[in-house]
Amino acid sequence: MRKGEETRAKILDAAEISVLAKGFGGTSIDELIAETGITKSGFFYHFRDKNELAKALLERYVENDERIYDEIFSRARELADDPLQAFLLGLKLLSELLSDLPNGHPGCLVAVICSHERSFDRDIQEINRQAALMWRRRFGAMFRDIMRVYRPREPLDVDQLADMVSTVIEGGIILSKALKEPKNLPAQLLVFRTFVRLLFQPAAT
Amino acid sequence: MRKGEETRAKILDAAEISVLAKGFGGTSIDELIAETGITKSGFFYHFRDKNELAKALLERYVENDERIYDEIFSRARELADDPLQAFLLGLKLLSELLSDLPNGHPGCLVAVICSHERSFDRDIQEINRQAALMWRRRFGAMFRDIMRVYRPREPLDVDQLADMVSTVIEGGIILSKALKEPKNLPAQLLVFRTFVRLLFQPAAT
DNA sequence: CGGAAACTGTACCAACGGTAGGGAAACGGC
DNA sequence: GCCGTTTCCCTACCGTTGGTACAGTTTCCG
Repeated sequence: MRKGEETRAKILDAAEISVLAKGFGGTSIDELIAETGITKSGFFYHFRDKNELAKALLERYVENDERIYDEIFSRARELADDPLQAFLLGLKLLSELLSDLPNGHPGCLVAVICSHERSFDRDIQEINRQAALMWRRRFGAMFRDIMRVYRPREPLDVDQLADMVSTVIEGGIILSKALKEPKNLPAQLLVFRTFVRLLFQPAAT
Repeated sequence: MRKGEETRAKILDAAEISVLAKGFGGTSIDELIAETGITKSGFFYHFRDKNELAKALLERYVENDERIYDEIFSRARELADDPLQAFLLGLKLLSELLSDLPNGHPGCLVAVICSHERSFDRDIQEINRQAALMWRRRFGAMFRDIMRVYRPREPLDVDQLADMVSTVIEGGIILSKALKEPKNLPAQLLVFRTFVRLLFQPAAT
């Protein structure tokens, strides 16, 4: 059972790289088995079909994504007592992390699935939906914490504000890729950070 | 030459719908010729290969996109003298337009191309880049106009601010699709609108 | 009426997703 | 050390798809 998971992981690794670069249709099973050093039968032993591969890929991706957010924002929470400062710091840490990726963000699987909508079954689309909802809950909780201390200058729906974090990240990934400017994504995050600061901090200067 | 363009347009229409729903890999030529009522030879008479189809599709999409932005923001400009008010109105008009789409935004081809990056040649990626740069120029010009009248409360790079419009739209499209909440995109646009208002308007009650 | 444009028809090819089934190492538990 | 399960490999096959080649035909327009 140990060896099997190892091979499975190797397939998923190769698949993730290829899917993020070429989309699902552009990723061939032959290519994956060549990369992994496995046979076709071996591949279909692990995954019934391409749809199952996609599902496993997305599940792993989302878990990893959550882990990264957990780390960054719990770290930020440790460093700053104030919820607003913690959130702003978290955004900065995230921006820096994204800035350090030499080739820019490799792409978001959730977005890839969205742009292939009708190619996948409901299972996968539901995982995707749950991922977006988890983002909403995560950032929504942070904004609620902030609002217990600060009063927004403009009344904004918390969920919509929370969604804005995901929106900026997903949109930033796309724009970075379209423009071929990897630094665009971290920059956009910092612009959003400025907006959030502006929204909650009382007038200064 | 008239009839040819008509057929070409029919192919592109069918292709656009399919590509936005299933991605490029998920769109088969057989499917397109069935929809169009044409033969395979007929298809390849119009497009050398799938890559050329993608190119024509993207070019048409970007042109149409530009036209819509032209209409909305020139209309907004007519209705409001002030550049800030014109921009805010434009965002609202755009949000309403997106809100009126019964099934939500069908998806952005620029984003689809980005998530298929390595599947296309440099031509297409360059068109994509130019499209994003045109957005930057368009909204950048608006923000420059605004800044001639208003002083932003926080110093922000104009290009990054301009990119934020595209970021929110692209990200909003993805989130709307992932969440299966078509109203999310127009809502996100309005959140961004609030941020812009907050950024430029002097403190009020 | 003629020539170009806009196709159709047929035949073919390689790559790909997927299926079927028979085997064979490798590992773990007893 | 034996046994069964897991984890694969091998071979052969199928339908679909993107794409090629090319000859023939219809349609349009000047």
